[in-house]
Amino acid sequence: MFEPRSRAYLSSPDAFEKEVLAAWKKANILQQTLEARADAEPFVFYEGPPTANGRPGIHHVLSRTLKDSVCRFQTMRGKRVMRKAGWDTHGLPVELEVEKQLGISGKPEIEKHGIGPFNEKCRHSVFTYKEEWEQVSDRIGYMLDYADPYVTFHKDYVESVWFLLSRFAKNDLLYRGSKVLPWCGRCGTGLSSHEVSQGYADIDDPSVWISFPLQNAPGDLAGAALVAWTTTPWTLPSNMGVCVHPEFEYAIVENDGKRFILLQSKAEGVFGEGNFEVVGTVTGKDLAGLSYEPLFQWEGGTVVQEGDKVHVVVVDDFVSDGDGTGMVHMAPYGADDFRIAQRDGLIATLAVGSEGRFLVDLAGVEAGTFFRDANKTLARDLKERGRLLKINQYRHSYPHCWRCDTPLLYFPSPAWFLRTTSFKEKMEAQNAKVKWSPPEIGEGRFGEWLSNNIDWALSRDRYWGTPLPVWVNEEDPEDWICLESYAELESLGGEQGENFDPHRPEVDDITFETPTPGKTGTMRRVPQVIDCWFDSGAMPYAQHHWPFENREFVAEQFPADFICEGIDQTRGWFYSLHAIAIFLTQMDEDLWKSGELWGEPLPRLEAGGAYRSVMVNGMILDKSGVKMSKRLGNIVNPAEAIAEHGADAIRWSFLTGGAAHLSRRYDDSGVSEARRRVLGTLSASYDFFALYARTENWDPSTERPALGDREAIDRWILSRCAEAGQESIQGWEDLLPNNAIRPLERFLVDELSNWYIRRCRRRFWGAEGEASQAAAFATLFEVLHASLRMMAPITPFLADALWKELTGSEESVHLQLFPETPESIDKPISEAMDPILRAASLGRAVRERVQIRVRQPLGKLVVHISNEKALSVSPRAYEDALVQELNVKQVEWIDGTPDFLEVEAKANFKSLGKRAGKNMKALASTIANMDRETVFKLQGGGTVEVDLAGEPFLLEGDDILLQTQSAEGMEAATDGYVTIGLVTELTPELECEGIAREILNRLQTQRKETGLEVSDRIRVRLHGDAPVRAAMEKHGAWIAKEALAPDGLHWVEAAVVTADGFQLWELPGNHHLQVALEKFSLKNA
RNA sequence: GGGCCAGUAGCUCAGUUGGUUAGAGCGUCCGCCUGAUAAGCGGGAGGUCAGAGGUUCAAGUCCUCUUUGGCCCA
Repeated sequence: MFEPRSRAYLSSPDAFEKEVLAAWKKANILQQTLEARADAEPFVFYEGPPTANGRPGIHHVLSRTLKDSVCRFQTMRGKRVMRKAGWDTHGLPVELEVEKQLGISGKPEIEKHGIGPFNEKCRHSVFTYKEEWEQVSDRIGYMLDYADPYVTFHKDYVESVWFLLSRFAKNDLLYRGSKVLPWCGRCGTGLSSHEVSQGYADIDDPSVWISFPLQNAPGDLAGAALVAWTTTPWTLPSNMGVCVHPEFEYAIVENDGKRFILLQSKAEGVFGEGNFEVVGTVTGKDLAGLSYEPLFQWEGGTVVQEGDKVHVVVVDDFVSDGDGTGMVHMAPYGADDFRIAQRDGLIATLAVGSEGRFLVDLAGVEAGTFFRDANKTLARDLKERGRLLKINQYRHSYPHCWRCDTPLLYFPSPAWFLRTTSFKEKMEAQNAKVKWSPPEIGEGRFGEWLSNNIDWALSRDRYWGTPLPVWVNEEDPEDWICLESYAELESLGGEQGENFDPHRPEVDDITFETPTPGKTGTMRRVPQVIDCWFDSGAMPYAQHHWPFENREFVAEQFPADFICEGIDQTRGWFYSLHAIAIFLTQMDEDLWKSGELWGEPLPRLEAGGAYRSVMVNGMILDKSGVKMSKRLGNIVNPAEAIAEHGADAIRWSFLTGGAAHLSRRYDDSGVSEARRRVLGTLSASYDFFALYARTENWDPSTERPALGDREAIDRWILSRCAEAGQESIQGWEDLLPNNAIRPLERFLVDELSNWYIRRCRRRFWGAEGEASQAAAFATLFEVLHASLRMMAPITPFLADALWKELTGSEESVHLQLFPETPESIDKPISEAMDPILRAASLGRAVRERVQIRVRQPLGKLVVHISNEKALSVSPRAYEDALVQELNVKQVEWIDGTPDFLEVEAKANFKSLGKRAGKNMKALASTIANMDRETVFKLQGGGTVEVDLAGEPFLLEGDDILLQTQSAEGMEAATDGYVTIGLVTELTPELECEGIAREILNRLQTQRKETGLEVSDRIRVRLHGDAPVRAAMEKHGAWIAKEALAPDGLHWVEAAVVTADGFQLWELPGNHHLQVALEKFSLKNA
């Protein structure tokens, strides 16, 4: 108990914290908090599963620190906070990593290698970095249960995901459609966006302007033709519509006797300058629904989208006015095109098939022609038929297959979708109830994304993922079923081998006869796996194998009170959690109707979303504001940073370094600053307490003086401590860590250490009497007791280590309650200290200006506080603090506004602005020019009527702000409502006392240099000039007492000082002093 | 190309509902203190609040545009 710790902490935070960590491990601290709060109200936290496929970076330290500090805070509020770890283990990143390991790449090579061995490799690869993740998380104090994590590839987890998907299917919200994907016709495979980005190359394509003559168009539009532009003529045979922007104004122009429609700004580029005449305009939306003459006549092809119309004008605001004509030719080979076709029911027919070759003979192009090779033939044909208005070469960057260099096409492939658009409004409504920190992410980024919601393209044509539990009848593609469990699979006759694993390829081999009455045929699973975002969004249920197990428990732990991830998760985890929860709890009425499932009770999950509040954190950039990347080599390794600074310093600087959601720069020097300035100060404050508690044998169990019996400054620091605590609670509850921590920093550094302890030091060694000492000990103990608990969520290591020393208890600070003592708040007491702090600062500034060091006592300090009457507690209670801080003999408090003070009145814009309105400026100058008497009258509580633009205007005391400017006859300074004057005249007495203080200073310095302890008694011999001698004679007793020289000071003659052991000191004013000192003992006394 | 966010001192960041001295820490210069001492404290200098326009008696704060950077999506 009361061992000093700051030296150990500051010199080696890493070793210091590891010791704390070991104690936590030994005591199983997480378990302890849960047991201690077994019956407490739960605070539900969901851990977003990291991909264990890459190393943890410093940005992960940020979000883990945020999560941890909020959870620790809530635990200290008495809540039960479960913290189950989780791992996101499926998906493309894992596959890519394994491809790298195997030295293969792309789907054909994976299949050649074998899906089984490949997936086996994925399963193991996932945990390559698991240990590193756990170590870093553990080391930063992220309290999480790693013993029993949820893992998205585990059989139970997958089964829960299947169950959820089956619920979508049972509500008719799972459907098969097409999705346009980057596709290599030669390799016959889709490519991931990651692969596409590797293969961009410049390529020349024909750039063609095509006309689409309208049919049966009314008015000005009769006989006119739309003009569209494309660089992919091979898609023209598959044209299904022309898209215009609903808001654009299109020009109707005449050229060579024919009418065309396009953006006016684009007409010159097509027809040439002066070759056309604008004859009218039409708005995009007025063109909607018109039909036009098809470009080509042909039969066959593959219909990929059934519909009721084709070759019509549709509208959408994806159309831009950049390249082209403001009109877009639409074919099924484009993602936007396909989306609109689905929305508007256009028939989509492919002329080019999945191998990149034409499927039919048309317009001189033979079936089997490679898609790009048809461009010229098609262009010639169109030109001959007058449908091609212009052709250019166009060089642009185009994606190629990175494996075989073949230009890619975008190709519609079969895909499975969740009809999320059917509950878009519910998602938006629920989102409005979620507390977002910061709010603008929820309203803006996430809200925007929800309002533009499109159906969730769920399937992935990949290997390592949760297999889509959809089995299709080989004989009838419309006969399909989405399974809800392994049991159902088995009951249908799908045989599962021993140690069944639901992954590909094992699951692909399981077939059964169709259960549909009246149908025959073998049911075979579709080849796809699902988007791994669905996996992670399923975690509230799947982490506990719901609804197969833990139905009650999940109902209690749903929804989350709090989640916290990076801003990049907006459209990832935040969305998948939200969408699944809203479907499950608000759309799936059938599931909840009976209150049972499979004959067992099914407690209802609260209808709503998956989370009540979200804290979003920004990215971490390097110290120059550049994103960290392997390529640039500017990645900060968390382990190294922690080894250097310790986790607490990093946690502190992350939690305070700017608003959590903004991207911020990682600054190494900022971290060491936090360590020194804040954590160093806190530990030094504790050390100070511990040092004197030990030497004075102070015991926390002795009765402590009542609050009313303590000094004003004690009540002040206790009040401030309680205020800081209340602000901190508010900040944490608002999910604004900055607001929680800034008041603490101010309190600990400025108020506790730099003012309270500094001003009260003497009290601790009893220099101000026993009562004062007892009050000081009690106060500082109580303040530290609260402060360490307030710091515990932020810097869990240091707080716990100091807590155990302070309390002498083995019980961790993390099992305590957060201090909440609003009853100790005394606003008037807190406010009354402010003018004192200002006066002290002004006094130091004046001393600096007049070059009189603080050691030199001065006669008088004059203080004027212009709003003193408004303070219900007089700052005069703190007079002692000023006397000591500024080393003056006397403080004179000035009432009213005496003549020697110059005052200036200023308008209070805040109170006058609304009343004065336009005349505010005139009023301000009237007030500035008011004479002293008027000002005093107002200040004394009276009212004054002034003339304002010819109208009388009534002023009250609150309408002016008084500033004192300077004082005559002394060195003065002003800060707002506080003015001080310092009488700088040095009387012989003051000079003498100044010398005495210089002597004491030299004695103490020499004591330290000699290697003596601060509490060692010393024997002093000294010699000096006449003023030194005078000072010694007058103040010798005082010096001896302060310097702990029990037998006084021994004056020696000049002759003696030539001997060894005397040190020569120069004092200000050309005085000199020679001192010899040694440890005092009875022998040499 | 679209959506969202940000740009305040040399650096990292605060800045409440618009209100007249725009703050803090670090760095820098100068100084102080010494019974927290391999610490600590203070003072000074340093800002046309990214740029332009607008609303208002009053704009770092509200609106519009431009510009730079970040995140996500095409």
